[in-house]
Amino acid sequence: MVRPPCCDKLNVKKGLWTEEEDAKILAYVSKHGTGNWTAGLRRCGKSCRLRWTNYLQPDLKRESFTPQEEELIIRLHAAIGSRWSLIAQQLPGRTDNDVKNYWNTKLKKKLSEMGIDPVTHKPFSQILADYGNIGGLPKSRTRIGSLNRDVKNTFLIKPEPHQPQAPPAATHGFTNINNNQLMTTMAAPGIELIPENFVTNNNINHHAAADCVQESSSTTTERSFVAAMLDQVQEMFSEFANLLEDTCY
DNA sequence: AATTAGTCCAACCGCGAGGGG
DNA sequence: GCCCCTCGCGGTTGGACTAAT
Repeated sequence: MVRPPCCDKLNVKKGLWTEEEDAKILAYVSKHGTGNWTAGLRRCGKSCRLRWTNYLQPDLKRESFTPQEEELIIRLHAAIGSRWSLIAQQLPGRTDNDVKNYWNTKLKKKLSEMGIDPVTHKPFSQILADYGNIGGLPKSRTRIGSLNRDVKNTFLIKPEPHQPQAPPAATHGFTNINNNQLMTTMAAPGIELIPENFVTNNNINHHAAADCVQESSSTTTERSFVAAMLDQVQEMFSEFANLLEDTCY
């Protein structure tokens, strides 16, 4: 069953915004704040919120991305994947949509031209070499086996001890990056990360929570509780991966 | 000048989380 | 516990604009 579009029943306006509509939004926000997007406008509330957050907010930057911002986006993407809202929080005046668009239109292409895979952040040569190794594995299990490995690795990435370089890309699934590690590995010369943006009560999504767990918990008890829960989840995924492996073989 | 191809970004869509009744 | 609604997120699309032919 496909969920109907949220605004079908309201017969509201869609498409590009006019100056008049922008003015109405601004007036509405100045009067009522941003807490409720459902009243007072002929647009879908969702659309109003998007227009405000991506375009009308007063502190948004309009100029193009600086090299420092660019580098920070690349580093953060390598660490946490396409969690644009989290990345955007490190770039004052930029929205998740800005960052996402910039990544999709410029940075992906730029990295590819540099011979770096924008998904894994590894050099293409290394990826080809890896595939060569996989292809060299014996017999027919190869493909499924590598898939299973991928599944396992996705869920069970552990930080390499005594390795200061950035952690591996983990677009999907869990990583064990905590806030300090992120701050350490991502900080580039001339770039200052904004720690509180990783750890506010209301902006952590479930993935970010995993990344930020050690710093977001205010007491040792809370930290160990959440860490224990994460261990359990990882154990579950480990068992799942083993089960999958057994099933496929 | 007209047409085509490529780029960019604003806006939409579908989904999950969370809160209230 | 269930349903409905809103919010926030990431992925995708539409179309305006520009460059190339």
